[in-house]
Amino acid sequence: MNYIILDLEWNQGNEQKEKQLKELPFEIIEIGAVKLNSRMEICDSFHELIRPQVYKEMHYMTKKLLHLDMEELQSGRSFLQVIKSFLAWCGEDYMFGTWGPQDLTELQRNMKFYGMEPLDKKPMKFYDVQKLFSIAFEDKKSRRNLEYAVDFLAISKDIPFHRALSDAYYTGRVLAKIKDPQVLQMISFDGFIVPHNKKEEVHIVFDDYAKYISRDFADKQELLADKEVSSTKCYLCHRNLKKKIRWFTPNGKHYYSVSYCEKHGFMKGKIRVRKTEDDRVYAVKTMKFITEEDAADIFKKKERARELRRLRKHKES
DNA sequence: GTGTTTCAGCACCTTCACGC
DNA sequence: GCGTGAAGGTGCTGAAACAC
Repeated sequence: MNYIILDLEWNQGNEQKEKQLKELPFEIIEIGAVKLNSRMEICDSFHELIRPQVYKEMHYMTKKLLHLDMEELQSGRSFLQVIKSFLAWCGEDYMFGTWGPQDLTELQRNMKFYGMEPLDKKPMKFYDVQKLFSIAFEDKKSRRNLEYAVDFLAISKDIPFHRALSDAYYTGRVLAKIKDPQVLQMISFDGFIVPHNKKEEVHIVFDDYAKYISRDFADKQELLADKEVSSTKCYLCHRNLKKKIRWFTPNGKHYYSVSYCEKHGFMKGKIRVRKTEDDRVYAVKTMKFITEEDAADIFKKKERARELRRLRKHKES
């Protein structure tokens, strides 16, 4: 399998002059990509400018960041022509990789705007190299900019940043430096396309955690009432587990639980409630084995949330 | 049954650090 | 300036629990 490491540059409306379109807040103006073979060696590249059809002026922030002007973009082909060439260049057997989580969402939003078929009917797998860099070399949580990662890995900076092809090239070089197979199995899923039925839902088990992406629901109440969403099944022995701490939320967005498996120990559940493009909701649930101390911390978190609510109530009265 | 208290759920906001 | 995601804070509302 090949890896298509992609970077997009986009433009947006200048508030005073051009109103931002809700269906297309960002218009892609440049696409750059490198192809990595199965040994993570760069073997090909793709680069094209795209002639803007929606936003005719460059947003001042974009102008400041990218070294591109509108005149130069007029030499590019239309989005439809470029994307068709790009997808043909990608070939058959590949997986995308990007720096950060946004590029594939914007690519698919632009494709939808121009009436193209989505890249996939379910959430698309990809490498979020920014996340993998953090898992491989840092604290697993922080999000660094691309230049920091390039400096950290002592990759030579022979071309300027903030152009699609150069950023794709550097992202590919960073990915190639990640050798740990445990890190490389940590794939991400793009959230632009959400499963619409049980068959399309995503269930994936990694070495130390399991991930589930639900189908979409009309609202949060319906989502949380679903048995699959609220279940706490051991992903190793597939038994339904009794909850030690029932689902609770400190903020209405994330829900936590702790269950206990007699064979494998304490398991933390986390549900993130996310909105779809059409204002429905879906869940991203992760289950992970934790220590007894971690379980005690989650219990404290629940108690703290309760205490905060109590204090606020007292303050009011 | 009624009034009060407690708690959970939720929307909205802020902050931080990225992306263009 | 607008987008993303994560995490956490604030204030409102309504249900549940409780006392009477």
